[in-house]
Amino acid sequence: MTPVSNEPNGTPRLADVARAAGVSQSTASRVLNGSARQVADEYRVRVLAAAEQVGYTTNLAAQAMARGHYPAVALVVGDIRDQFFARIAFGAMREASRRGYILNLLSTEGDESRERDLVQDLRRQRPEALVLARKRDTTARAGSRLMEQLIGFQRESGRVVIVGEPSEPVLAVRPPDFDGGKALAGALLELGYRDFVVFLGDNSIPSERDRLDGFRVGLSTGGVALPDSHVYLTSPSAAGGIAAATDYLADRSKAEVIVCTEDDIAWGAIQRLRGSGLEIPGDVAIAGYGRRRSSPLGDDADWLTTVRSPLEEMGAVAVSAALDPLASDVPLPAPEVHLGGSTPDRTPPRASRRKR
Amino acid sequence: MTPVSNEPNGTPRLADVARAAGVSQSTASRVLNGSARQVADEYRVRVLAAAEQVGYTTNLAAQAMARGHYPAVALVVGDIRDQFFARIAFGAMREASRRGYILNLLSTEGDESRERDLVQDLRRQRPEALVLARKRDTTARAGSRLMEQLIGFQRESGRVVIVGEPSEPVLAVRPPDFDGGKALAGALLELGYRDFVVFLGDNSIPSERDRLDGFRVGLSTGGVALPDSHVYLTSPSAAGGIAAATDYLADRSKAEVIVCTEDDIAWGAIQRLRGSGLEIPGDVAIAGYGRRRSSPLGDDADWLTTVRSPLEEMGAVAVSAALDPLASDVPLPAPEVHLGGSTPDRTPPRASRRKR
DNA sequence: TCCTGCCCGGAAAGCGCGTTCCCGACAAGA
DNA sequence: TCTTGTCGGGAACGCGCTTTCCGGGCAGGA
Repeated sequence: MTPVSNEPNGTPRLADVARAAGVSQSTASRVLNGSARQVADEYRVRVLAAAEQVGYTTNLAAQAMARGHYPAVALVVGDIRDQFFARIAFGAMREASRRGYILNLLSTEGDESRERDLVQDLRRQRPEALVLARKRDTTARAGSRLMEQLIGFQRESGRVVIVGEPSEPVLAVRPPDFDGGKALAGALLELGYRDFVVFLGDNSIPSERDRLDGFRVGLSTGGVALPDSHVYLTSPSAAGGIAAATDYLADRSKAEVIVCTEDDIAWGAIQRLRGSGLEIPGDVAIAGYGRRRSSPLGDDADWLTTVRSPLEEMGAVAVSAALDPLASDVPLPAPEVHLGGSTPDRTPPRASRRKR
Repeated sequence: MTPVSNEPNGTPRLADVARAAGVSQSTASRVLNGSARQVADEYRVRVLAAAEQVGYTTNLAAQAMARGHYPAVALVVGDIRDQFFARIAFGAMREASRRGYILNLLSTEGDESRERDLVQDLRRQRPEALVLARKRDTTARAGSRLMEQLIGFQRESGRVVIVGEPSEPVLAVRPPDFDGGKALAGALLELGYRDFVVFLGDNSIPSERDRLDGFRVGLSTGGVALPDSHVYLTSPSAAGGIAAATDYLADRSKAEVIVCTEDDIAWGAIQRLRGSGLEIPGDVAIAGYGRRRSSPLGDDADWLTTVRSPLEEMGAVAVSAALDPLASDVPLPAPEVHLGGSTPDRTPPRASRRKR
């Protein structure tokens, strides 16, 4: 006896569709969930019509059990209210849905020690892949409880990808901050700048360090050095920019351009410097990093020279890497340097200059 | 014959735990998933130890199928990169995980017409509840395709809650913007302000209108009217604040306090007004709405008088309402007016004043 | 004409787990 | 001692779907 339909209140099941179409359940399944087998057109249309009529939707849990895997990828982020994570999540979601996958998002709510519990929880869903996005590399060390979970997960079902600092046994997508810093240095050198000051957001965040390191390397390629005394350590926010700018003014420092490792720092600094009567970029040029979507000061968002952090792409690439066992190397787009009015061309208008 | 263990590579199953513990599968299940039945301590510890040892994690899909429901709630938001949605999602996630539920987050990526497809997709997961967060009330009208999906979902499995404008057959959690506006009016009146100007962010967003309407009602309670000419329509951003402030200056308007329907508007306006030499709050006081976590200008974030939008609470409340069939009425916390230095007390320091 | 393949529908066996049903063991009451 | 009641353990079934496996029909070749 075939199961009884729950039509009155329950969700229609595959058996209901089959009965309505007058075919077997296997035929209905083959039509509705693309099997390797062919089904005659006559039956096919009957099944589709019946499915439409009874309002059938696949039960993913049942399908997962039968197939042995759940078409989902889990993403663990620090705090979804943070733009950094939100944009990674956005890209990851986009890529997951493009591939027909579900994206399960979990937030540690700032408490990174919760990562392990979240991962353990997530494993119950048997997702095919797991992506961990983090700003710091505090806990994912070999031997840690978190790493145990990751390895366990990796052994069982799927792959693990970390967005951030690499940690041996698992794949990682690193933000191209080093390259971004280097590219920014190159661009500024080409514009004719030779005297730099850096407002560094945070010494303990790898991304921030990478930006500075890359910048230094980029400068040295052009034969320019950046003494430590030209690096102002502050915090990655507008307030940090104000503080650094205050120090800068107190030092009576003089630079051609201030390079900030975060756009927010730049906006804060701009405000502080302008408040002190400095003209920007007249008295000092400025550049940021991050490419926020709008200026908090209401300026034209494109005015600030900055390096675009490909956060959304990183999320997408992480999902791809986690889902495609092929991709061992992660082809992240090269950071894009956006030159705006905040760093005008200092080179004299000679014929030797490139176009524009 | 009991199923064979996949120990070498597969995920350990309940049967593996049972065998390792030397008990039956049902006993193991009762221990690991709190059944009504009791299990002797001796067996209980054996099962728990075995589970730990083999690294067992419940297979949620299998459990869902056996139990008949999946402990998940789905959340559809506009764009997760938007703070508005991110904070709702944050609160929803917190509440869901507090209840042991999974939160499935989907973003329409700004294209609200995708909502219907997303909902249809989500239904395959058979979540117990569905929360829809939206800024506008564009498509969820009776008879729309989206509403069809919602009703269908509601009939089958769970409840639907909309965060935003109510739409007949489904429950809604409305942001307390009206009350917030009213409360702000009351607070400003009590501080002694009588002459107001409003910078309105967007005419077509219900929240913005509600804030204005509530503010008007609050003023009228104190016998103060707000003529239409005192309302500057602009856009909900710092740039909008700059534009509105520019209009305000051009009009040679004079108000005791400028009330903005978004904090970002306020920050933009502050910058523009300061740029014109006005002192704030000396020449004009200012208040916002939204309570961002930090000032983009680097000021003390608490300096700006504003009304806190309980976005996280809204997300949490929506999840609660969707999960608890009891809660027909949604007890949202009353909006909290934060008074900062941007709106100093104008009343003379008489004895009649309240404390502080 | 008969046989060999191939194609395609249908029946049935799981996927991993919760749950019901039944049995056995044991304690308490008569 | 017998009965009744209580409670833990084991076997079997079902959740909704996929996936063999089986068998019938039909085309093409000998």
